[in-house]
Amino acid sequence: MAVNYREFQKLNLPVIEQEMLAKWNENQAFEKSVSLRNDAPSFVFYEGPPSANGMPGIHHVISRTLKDLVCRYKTMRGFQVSRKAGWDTHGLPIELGVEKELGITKEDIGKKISVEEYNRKCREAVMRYKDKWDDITKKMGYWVDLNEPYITFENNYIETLWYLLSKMYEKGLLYESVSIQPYSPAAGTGLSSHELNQPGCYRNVKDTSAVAMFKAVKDEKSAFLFDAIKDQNKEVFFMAWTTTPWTLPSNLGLTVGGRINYVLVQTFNPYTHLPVNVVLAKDLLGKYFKPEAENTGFEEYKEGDKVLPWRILTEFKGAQIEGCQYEQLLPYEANSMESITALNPDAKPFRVLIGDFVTTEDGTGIVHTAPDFGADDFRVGSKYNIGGFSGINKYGKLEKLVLVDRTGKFVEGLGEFSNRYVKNYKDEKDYVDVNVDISVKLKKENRAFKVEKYEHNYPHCWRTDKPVLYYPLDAWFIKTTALKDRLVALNKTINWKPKSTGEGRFGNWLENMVDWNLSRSRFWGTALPVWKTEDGAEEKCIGSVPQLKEEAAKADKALGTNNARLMNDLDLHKPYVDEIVLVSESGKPMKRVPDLIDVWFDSGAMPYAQWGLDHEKLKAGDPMPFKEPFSKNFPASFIAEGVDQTRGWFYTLHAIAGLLFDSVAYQTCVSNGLVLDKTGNKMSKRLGNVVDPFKTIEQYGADATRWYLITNASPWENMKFDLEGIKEVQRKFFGTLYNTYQFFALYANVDGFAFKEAYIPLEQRPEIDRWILSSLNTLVKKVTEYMDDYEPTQAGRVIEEFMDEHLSNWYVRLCRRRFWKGEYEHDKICAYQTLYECLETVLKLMAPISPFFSDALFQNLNAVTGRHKVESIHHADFPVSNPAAVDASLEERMQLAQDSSSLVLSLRKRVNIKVRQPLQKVLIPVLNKHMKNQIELVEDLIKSEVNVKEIEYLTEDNGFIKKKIKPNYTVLGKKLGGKMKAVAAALAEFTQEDIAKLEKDGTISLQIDNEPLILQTNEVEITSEDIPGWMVANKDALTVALDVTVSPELVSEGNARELVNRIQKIRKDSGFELTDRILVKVTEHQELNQSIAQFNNYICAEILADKLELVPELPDGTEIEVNDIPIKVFVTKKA
RNA sequence: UGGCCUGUAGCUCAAUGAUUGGAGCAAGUGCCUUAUACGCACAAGGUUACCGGUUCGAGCCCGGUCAGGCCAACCA
Repeated sequence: MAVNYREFQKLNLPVIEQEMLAKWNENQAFEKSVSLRNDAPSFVFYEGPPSANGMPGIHHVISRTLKDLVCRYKTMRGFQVSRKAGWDTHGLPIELGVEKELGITKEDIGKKISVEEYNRKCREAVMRYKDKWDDITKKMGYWVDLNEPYITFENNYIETLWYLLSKMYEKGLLYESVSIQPYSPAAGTGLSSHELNQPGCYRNVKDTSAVAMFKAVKDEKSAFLFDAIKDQNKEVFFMAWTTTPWTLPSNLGLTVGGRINYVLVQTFNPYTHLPVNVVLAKDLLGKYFKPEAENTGFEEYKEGDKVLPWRILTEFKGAQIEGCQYEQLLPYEANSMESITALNPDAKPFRVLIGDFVTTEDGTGIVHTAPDFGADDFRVGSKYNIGGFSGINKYGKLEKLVLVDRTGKFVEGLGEFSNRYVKNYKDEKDYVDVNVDISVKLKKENRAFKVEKYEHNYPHCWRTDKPVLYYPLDAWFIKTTALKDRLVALNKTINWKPKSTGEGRFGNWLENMVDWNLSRSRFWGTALPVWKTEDGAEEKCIGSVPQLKEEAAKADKALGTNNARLMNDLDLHKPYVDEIVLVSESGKPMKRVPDLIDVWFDSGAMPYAQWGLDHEKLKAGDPMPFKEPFSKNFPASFIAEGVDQTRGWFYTLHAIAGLLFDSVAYQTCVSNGLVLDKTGNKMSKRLGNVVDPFKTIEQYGADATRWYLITNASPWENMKFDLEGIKEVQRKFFGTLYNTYQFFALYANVDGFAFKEAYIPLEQRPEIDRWILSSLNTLVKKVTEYMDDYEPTQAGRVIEEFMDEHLSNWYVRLCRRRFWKGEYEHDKICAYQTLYECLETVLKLMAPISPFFSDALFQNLNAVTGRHKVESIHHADFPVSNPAAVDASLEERMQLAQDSSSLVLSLRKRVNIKVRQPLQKVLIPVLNKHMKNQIELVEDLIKSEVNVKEIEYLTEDNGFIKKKIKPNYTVLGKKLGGKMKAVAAALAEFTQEDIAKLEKDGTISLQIDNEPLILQTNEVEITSEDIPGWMVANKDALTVALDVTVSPELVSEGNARELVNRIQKIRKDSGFELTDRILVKVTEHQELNQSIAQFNNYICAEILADKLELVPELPDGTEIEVNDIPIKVFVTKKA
């Protein structure tokens, strides 16, 4: 049965895509694309789980296009690529969404609504938009297994997380410590960074600020300071500024910048008027001293003088005072040395430290460091081990003590400040600011240099409107820093696209790594599987459900608890896990610590948790006891997400794999940029500039959208998204492809071409066929290289270029006649086979990027020829470049033909002679034998393309040609360097004889700066000069000249061609079939008669007329103009 | 505030350290067409964000500034 190639009515990508979707669904095309590769090597891909509690946006389409095209490409290259979808289901955004929906706050949870009920709401909310996500996934053509996704809230997922955490615990990588977090004493709760970023949280407030003076201790390190002092007052003070004087009793260090310049200044204390020597940053002298008072007035200075005399005694870098000691500023019982060393005998408080966070923007360039109340302070304090305070807790046990309690007031043991609130947290009417009192005390004691109200931006609790404190809270950490070097080393083995994300952004992040704070004090999330006795002395980390059940049963037996009731329908979430009581080694009850863990641990653990824990393997002691097919799916060959994931998913995947398994989690990581709106703004709901991916795909099709997203800019660049760009892709690329296919189908259906004939060897095909096939194979090679290098943008662009410039606008245009003229024989079959192969190959090349249309056309082609035994292009193999088909010389001369044609056409335009008007001659100066040979081989092509009768070659022999010479800068520059200019000048002086000599001998010797120099042909570029008296145009080494004289004979022929064109238009307007024979009558006209008579045969052949008659009158004829000559024609279809 | 990325025509993007910085889109004019989609040609459009440096030669390399973006922070 002869089956025809399907022809389309018009190009409607969305409709074609819907048909393909239905077909894929029906044939299980995705599942087959995986199962057909069952015995193939794996290419491992991990899907980063999106959160389904928000609508998908266009930016999701770009990263998913990237992921999909790589997976499809690798499948076509013969790998098996299984792709499991996943859902991120825990975390703050979900909780906040639910809180908003229910109109409650965090405080209400457990009061107005039970934790059980609240978590049930979260669980429901999480999958709210799952349908939409599934829908966009399918519509955009993202092939991923949606039927068996991993879901982070499921028990088996959480169990794997517990296993991983317990392994960390065993290795000593999971520990409890304090971290400095925003804390609201008024609300009695820690605040997340999210809460702190609520509008209105940062407010300008006026606080009492103080520059405190810390008295240096003289020792070896500080001796140089003391030596610089000339008079008898041998006291040195470090000046440090604070906007929170209440933190001064907690001071344990002073931090300076190692590279910052500091000075020791002799002056007077403005409050006590005592002579003092103070240290501060040189850049900040102006804040405290007036320039005119330098080096003057020391003798005259008296109490009450506004202007302080000052002089610089010495200058030094911060690094020089590292380790200097000073006297404690406000010593009391609670912050005594005893308190500091009780828990930490090695502590070295009251030292000068070096920190990279110190600036000279404000203050004194010396930072008062109280590790309990600042994250930077805490970090630098830990580094130098400056210690902390301790006291006796309510169990009578010695423990860490913070000098301000959780209600915001000083603890006992701080003298007159004990039990006073550090800010007015209780709205006391007669609240006396303790900060003022501290400042006053310092002033009196000669320990304050400047006390003033200072306005600054400070965070406030969004619920109580009270200032936030930075406060040390207990938290659980993963000790990533312990394996920092290993993580850095592993990162160097990852192939990052672009490189800068891996080396810069990610690499720097690893270099400056801090331990991973896992704790979250929320409700909906993975519970930290650590149980503790009340006194904190014993703890246990649970690593699996069976272990939990065993421990629970043990406790029921030992303590008489009723854990059993929770075990049947076990849910590893709050509040259920919190109700489980375990028993310690010593027989005490243990309760779970209240913390949940960072959701990023959830997603970073997906390589293992997506499969779940294999209890058999676990029992057998397998170090990687995860269910199959885990072993075939670790690590990932490839992942891709937005660059915003660098410190998110990319990091947590890397950290977990590196810490537990000493492996990378992924070998290649592509990070894509942001999608901005067309004016470059970030898309946000607030600005209303978000692009709805559903509408876009519905209107323009997923293929055009995907192609646009990939080819417009490299994935890692931020891209400005503009619907006009999709329209352009649709029109230009898909339109051209569609038309090329339609053209093929039109004639192949007429001739019944079905690729039944044997493949005609290349050497038996015409030059132009060999040329396009050579270009095609070159294209395949390039696309393969780009795809292997994760450069889909470049791949797409070369496909576009081939489709447009080579296949459609050169090959098909030049070969049109071969398809509709003549019998179905050798040349025609060559043309069909060639065009078919080009189409089929291009479709396969583009299939990963635009999977729908390529499959549709492929299936249409394959339905007739059956060349591939596959149901879908996505089951076929990717094309392999055949080097034997590539002929570089042929590609070069075709380029010459294209360039010459383009130049001749530009000349025609300049003199306004249309292409239908034949011209006699083109002159081409040829510089050498090779060039002449090349052009001769494509001479016929050029002649017909530009409608000229002959090409004449100008060589040196016929004396027409004049040559120009100039240096080849690239080659010569490397060799000569500074002599370039002299050589260029010398070449400018070259005569025709010099050039000829160089060409003949291959070398020529010059005198440059009185030194001999040998030049070779490849070190210069020789081009032709304009031809005197002719119209010329040139491009690179190619020059053409056109003979623009139009003889009467040429006019006559031009008229004939013009007439053909008009009649073809009439044929078309009349709706005749391509093969219809016609009869034509034309009215006589003096200027046309001769032409029609002379070219009668030619005209008839072109327009498929059996007869062309000249008649005097044609009342019913159509009026037309042939080169401004009015005539009438009458066309009838032959019966 | 820091780390990273980006800055080229009105717009979207090109340009191994090299001759005169190129395409497409948009706007204008003409041409070609048995594919009606495209294309070709002409003309126009540029202080390559700015300043300095290295180099015989810089859009490209180096330093700084400015602007936009992302991430992390906002601490004295």
